[in-house]
Amino acid sequence: MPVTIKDLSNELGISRSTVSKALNGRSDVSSATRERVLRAVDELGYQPSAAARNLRRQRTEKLGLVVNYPFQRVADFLAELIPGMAAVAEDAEYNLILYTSMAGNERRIKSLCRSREVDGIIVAWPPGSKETVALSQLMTDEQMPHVFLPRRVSNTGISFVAADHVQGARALTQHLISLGHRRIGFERLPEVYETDGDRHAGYAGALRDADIAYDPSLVISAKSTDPHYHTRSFKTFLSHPAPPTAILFFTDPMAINALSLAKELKIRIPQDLSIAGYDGILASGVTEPALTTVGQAVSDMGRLAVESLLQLIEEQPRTPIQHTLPVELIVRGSTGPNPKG
Amino acid sequence: MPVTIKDLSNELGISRSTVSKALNGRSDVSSATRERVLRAVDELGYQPSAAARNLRRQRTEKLGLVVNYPFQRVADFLAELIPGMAAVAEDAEYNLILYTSMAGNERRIKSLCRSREVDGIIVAWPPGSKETVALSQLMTDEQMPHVFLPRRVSNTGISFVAADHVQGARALTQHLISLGHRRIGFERLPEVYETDGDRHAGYAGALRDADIAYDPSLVISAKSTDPHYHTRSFKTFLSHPAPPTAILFFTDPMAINALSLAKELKIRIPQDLSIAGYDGILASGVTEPALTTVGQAVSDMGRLAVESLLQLIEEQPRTPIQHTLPVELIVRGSTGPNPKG
DNA sequence: CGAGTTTACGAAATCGATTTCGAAACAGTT
DNA sequence: AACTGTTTCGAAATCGATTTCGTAAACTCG
Repeated sequence: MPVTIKDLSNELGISRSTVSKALNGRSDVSSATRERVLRAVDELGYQPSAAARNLRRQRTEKLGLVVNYPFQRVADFLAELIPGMAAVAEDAEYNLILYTSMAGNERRIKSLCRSREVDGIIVAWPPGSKETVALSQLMTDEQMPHVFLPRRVSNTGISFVAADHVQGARALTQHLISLGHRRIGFERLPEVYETDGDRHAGYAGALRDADIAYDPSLVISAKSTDPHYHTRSFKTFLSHPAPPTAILFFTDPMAINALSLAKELKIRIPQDLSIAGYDGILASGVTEPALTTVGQAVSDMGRLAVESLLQLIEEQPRTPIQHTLPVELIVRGSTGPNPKG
Repeated sequence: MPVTIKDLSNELGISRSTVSKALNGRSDVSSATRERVLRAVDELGYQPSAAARNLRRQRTEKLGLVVNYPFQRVADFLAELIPGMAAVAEDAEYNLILYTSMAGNERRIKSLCRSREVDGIIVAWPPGSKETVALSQLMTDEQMPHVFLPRRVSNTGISFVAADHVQGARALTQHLISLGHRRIGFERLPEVYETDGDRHAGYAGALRDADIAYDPSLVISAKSTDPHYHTRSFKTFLSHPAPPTAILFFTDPMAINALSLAKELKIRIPQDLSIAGYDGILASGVTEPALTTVGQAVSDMGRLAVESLLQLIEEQPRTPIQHTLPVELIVRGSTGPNPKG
């Protein structure tokens, strides 16, 4: 069994209180004893028990990362997200604990809060806005600091870090317009996320700015993220009486799916049709042609989320911390001039 | 502040001991009181304090995932690894704690062991074999159960989960041989890892089986993982007096780098030259052409590592747990028949 | 009915640290 | 010498659970 503070105190003939104080930099310890203690710590290899310390201090210096979504689906993002998060946390002497099996389970989140095994929680990819609000309320009731990622929830006191998708979708649409496209298709997702509304607003806004009429028949809502639906939507676009010359997909995987469908159908990208994705996942850079997309600074979002959470924990501000990060238009080979323009 | 066991005991007029026993399924509690306790737990929303429980039980039901390597470099793997690991752990009521900033720092690992904040440790991507042995010894001294991943360390009492790279490299080389290639280049890495020796052994073994003389000039050792080196190695291969008709790269990123160099140099893959990678990272499937490679069941390795660690923790077997998983040859477009054959 | 056994519970110790508070030792002041 | 103030230390309480052990009450059964 490991060396305890009692062993130290016995060894030195000094009380446990004094040893503890010496190690925690208290002022009521003479520098002579402090040095003796430090030397003994080195010799005996003493390391305080995390459990005992947590119990007494009522904090654990651990942050919970709750992935409230099938992990596999967001694995790409997490691979970018986690290193930054862990680095920031560890710089502040915190660690990350992963919770991946509590999607949609409020009871488990409540237990997590009450067990006090973490000092704060980052909820990644919560389902819809409604659920997000409920989750936030729950954690607030339990006095558990928390940050949502990457979800914007407007008009609430909820802390979050998200990307500015209005701007992103607008920039992407403007890019297509500047290439001469006038009929631009958009496959969106069900409107449970604010994200969907935001991106749609950016798309519509760019059209409006360019005095292009908004054509509802060019906007298709996918019922789910199942690739099957995207394939159908893509074919719907193609069989449109006045088909779009460019299509903007809500996420990169959807666009990549379209790329391979196009290859099968002998549609040349971007000569015959421009295709753009959204999110800037790694795979988007290595397709043929590489995908024009909008890159989120995922790593930055992770860092910022942890910084925000630490601030909530340590400074207990009265107002929520909300960050909306700019996104970056990444122009690559899958978009080109309008063939009919 | 949260509800404690004392609140419960006061509320019910029952001693704390009895409450605790009721909740932990002890037999010396009448079913009547047990039910009263359970009802009160529901009403008051009691959840035991993790810290108090950890202190008393001397275990935390947390597993440490120490990534002993620049996280960014292995992010791809981790994205596949972590979900499986977390799922298995959480099924057993354990959670994963991430430690990403202790590469090469033995002192921090020692502290982690002594603080007892985890019940076991998975060390991912430890540096060389020598360091692996030292790390293992250190943790053994601290009586900390541990598993290495994905590293084979032969002839030791070290527990690990790894892939069978001898078989993988052999299968890959055989594939090239069956396509008629006789001059097969191989860019390997410095020999600090057993992995390198294994893959090289597989490569050499396949040649021997096919009665092809081993030509040392076709084997280049990269000094580091810096892309700069690979570019140079690639050009060395090309300017060889009798250049290889197929090249086997130690990792997918190296092969992908070669793919884009080939494109610049107007070398057609696979018509002019076959290229193969190793590891089966996601990006290898979406290059143009897609990369022939060897896929590791990364997710399975993660699961197995956690299962092994849990077994070490809970059953304390006297012999180490060692798993060497088969790998899978993934034939795609980057390899083709020998143009000169 | 009484001795022995079982059942159900609680008092107290324990895990290993931190923190509060009181007191001893010492220095400085008048 | 008496008083005040500062250092330095330790005894004991505390955090919130679990576990050991002792015991009263209830039960068994010849």
